[in-house]
Amino acid sequence: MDVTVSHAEADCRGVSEILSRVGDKWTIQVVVSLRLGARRFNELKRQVGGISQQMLTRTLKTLERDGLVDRTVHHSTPPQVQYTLTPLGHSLSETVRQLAEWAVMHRGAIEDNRLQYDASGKLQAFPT
Amino acid sequence: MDVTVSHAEADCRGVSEILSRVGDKWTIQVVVSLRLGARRFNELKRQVGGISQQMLTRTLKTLERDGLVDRTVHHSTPPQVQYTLTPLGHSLSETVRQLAEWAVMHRGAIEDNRLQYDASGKLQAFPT
DNA sequence: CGGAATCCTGCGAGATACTG
DNA sequence: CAGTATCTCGCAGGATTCCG
Repeated sequence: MDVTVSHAEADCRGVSEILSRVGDKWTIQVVVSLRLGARRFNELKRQVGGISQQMLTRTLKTLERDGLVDRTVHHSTPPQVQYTLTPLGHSLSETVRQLAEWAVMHRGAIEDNRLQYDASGKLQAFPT
Repeated sequence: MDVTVSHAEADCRGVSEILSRVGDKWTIQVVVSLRLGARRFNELKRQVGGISQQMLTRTLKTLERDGLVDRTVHHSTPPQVQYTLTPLGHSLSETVRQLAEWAVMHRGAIEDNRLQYDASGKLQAFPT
């Protein structure tokens, strides 16, 4: 591996990986939910809405593995498991918030563009 | 502004959508490549590396549809098609760059966490 | 050269049922 | 309550071939 390559390329792959991780269907919503405070499993499940427990488990495990969330088990009856963001997770959520702002700000423009594009005779060129 | 916490949920969906769009396997790399200037189809294909022409076509079409890139056809021989970022596309690329910086900065930490996690006896808990 | 059309495959992800 | 285990299906995405 040659370190001399313009690291823009190498960086790009790293970024893509992070974006893929963060850009999957549920990660963001879980992180956003956790930003507001610690949650338990079913609390998250309810708050995220639409997620299956399978995917919630996977998402949380991945996040835990990456050191973005913390998992704490309380051996009570009934058993409780608390999830919280780690500092690293918080810093990510901050960064994501900026992208979120961009999204909120330009969402309308994007939708307008789509309508125009679809109306300009390229309808069949875009199978939704 | 966004004093009311309630619409955070609606925003979240919008953000998820943007993130999904931007977080797919190729979009970012194409955008990053276009940040440096206009490109032609096969130029992009070479520069991105590993992308099939199918996916490049799709990615570009989606980006064009969203108003993030501009497509200009020059009817010469051989025909040339130039792709450039629109202002909207540039503004997105700026925002993404910040996420990119986060990624580059914390990539190491994340990988460390993974190694630790995998080494802490939960190996089989993580198939991949 | 810049695509479009077609075929094929693996993985993301939902539903359901079972366990501790 | 907090998961794990299967089964299934859709679709992102690769390879290949054809077209203007």
